[in-house]
Amino acid sequence: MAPNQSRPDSRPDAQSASSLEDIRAARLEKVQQLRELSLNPYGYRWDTTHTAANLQTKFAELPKGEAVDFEVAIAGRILARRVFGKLAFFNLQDETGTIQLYLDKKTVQVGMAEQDPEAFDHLKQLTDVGDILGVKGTLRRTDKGELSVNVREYAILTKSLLPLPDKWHGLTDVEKRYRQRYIDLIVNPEVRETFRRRALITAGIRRYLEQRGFLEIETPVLQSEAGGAEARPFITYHNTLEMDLYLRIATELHLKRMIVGGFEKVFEIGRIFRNEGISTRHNPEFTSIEFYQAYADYHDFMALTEAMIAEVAQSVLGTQQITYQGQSVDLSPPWRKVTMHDLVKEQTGLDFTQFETLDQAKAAATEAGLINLDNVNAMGKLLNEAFEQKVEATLIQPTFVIDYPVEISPLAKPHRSKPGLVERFELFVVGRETANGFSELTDPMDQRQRFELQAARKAAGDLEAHDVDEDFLTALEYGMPPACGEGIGIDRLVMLLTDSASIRDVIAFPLLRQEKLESSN
RNA sequence: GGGUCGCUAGCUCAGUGGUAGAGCACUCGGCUUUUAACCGAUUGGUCCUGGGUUCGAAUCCCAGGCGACCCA
Repeated sequence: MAPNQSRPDSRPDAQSASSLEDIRAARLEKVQQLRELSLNPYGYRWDTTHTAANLQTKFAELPKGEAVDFEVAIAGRILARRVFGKLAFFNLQDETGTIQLYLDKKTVQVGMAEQDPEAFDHLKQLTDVGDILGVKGTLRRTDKGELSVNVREYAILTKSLLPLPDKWHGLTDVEKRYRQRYIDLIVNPEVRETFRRRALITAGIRRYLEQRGFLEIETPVLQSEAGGAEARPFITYHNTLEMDLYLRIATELHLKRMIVGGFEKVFEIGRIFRNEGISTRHNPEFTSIEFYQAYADYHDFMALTEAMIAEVAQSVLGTQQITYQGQSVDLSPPWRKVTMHDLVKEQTGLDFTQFETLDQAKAAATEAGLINLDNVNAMGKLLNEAFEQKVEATLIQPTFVIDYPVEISPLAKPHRSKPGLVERFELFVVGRETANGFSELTDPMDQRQRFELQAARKAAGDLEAHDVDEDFLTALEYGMPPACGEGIGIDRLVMLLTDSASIRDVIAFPLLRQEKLESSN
């Protein structure tokens, strides 16, 4: 006769339960059992002495089969359970890594209680993969060579109700990974590493600039008119002011107001919002850093940029030789510096200094294989088209492209020696624009003309063009010192330094379309 | 916006017109050195949604949803 189960809460001939609802119900039952044992399934705190990683390092030399009488306390999530009759092994994961728990029926006890003969059985019956556990014990390396905490005391700090993905295959469904990033982070260590590096990269940039006297400024996200870039803004509404407001598409114009006000080195790391398409390189909200320095020009900022990015790569990755999607990239300065004209000539044979008329240039460009030129209405834009169509993708190693046409650079200062061009650079790495900087336009009359060209395009229906920012012009009329400014796309830099193919892999919670609600039609 | 591909158990995936499956997870039993533990038994389904064709649809057709990749 089968031993009679005397526990009042045991369900006779328990229904096997494996649908999500059944699993959840079974775990809620365990929550109740824990409460009946006066064990809080949602604890308050746990003092730890170590992390998994520093124990692994500290006791790397401990020989197989040996134990040390060294008391430790750790906490983390149960990732795997291997339970025997009177012995169990758990894998516990904390932020730093994993360590094995050695759970012997003879030594395990719950909480601070006196020796509890049922402690081990409770552990077997009431814990699941996914639970968060606090343990105290000593260290040993098992006969099979795994460093383990020989647990004397444990507490279930959080009872998990939902099952984690398959322990071997993990979570690979990309949609689920993005929608429920917390699961992705629990089961995919490389995802945790990406976001850890992202934090280190922004911290490294901030430290680099602060060490050089730059001051971090916070400028408005909500603006009555979005400017500083060519992009469609998001529109929102302020109830008591009864007015439309725009989410910023750049931080440029406000940071330059700070330069007018007398700050000489400023920066802002912050979220930018652009109401445009979503792709592997575009998310509607993304992070930029813009920084500005009075009395500097674009040569100064190219030097700053290569030094800063190389230093950040060195400190975060430990090297300046990186691999992005199979391509080797050398980030060690100095980086190649070449004019847009020279690059276009190099790739297409077109010499834009030789053309007399736009029609003549277009004909030559078409001959060289450029397409979709119908709407191109200025020589500078044609040059830029040639650059985008034929050159960009070839710039794998870090390259400063310099001296842009004024037509596509409405906020940059005219080149001191090349008519029709401005003192602007863009940084390209692995074929992608990663930074954009220029000697800032400080002539208020010139700036007004450039704004008015924008306003005319907006009036003609260009959704990415913007109105004249009168207050910014007023600021320039008070006088802005010569200055250089630059913006870097943090997300793209993080992609580069974490070898991520999609921007969604470096944004913890990328924007996705809402999942379909209850079927309504 | 266009094209291609995908959507089946909690997870990873088979199943291409004839009774919806496997591994892992879950539940139960056994087990004091495991680490994808093992052995045995059980359980678990809105086959993305709606419509159509058919005696019969996860499968074929149409429309839609969500996602991935490529292109513009």
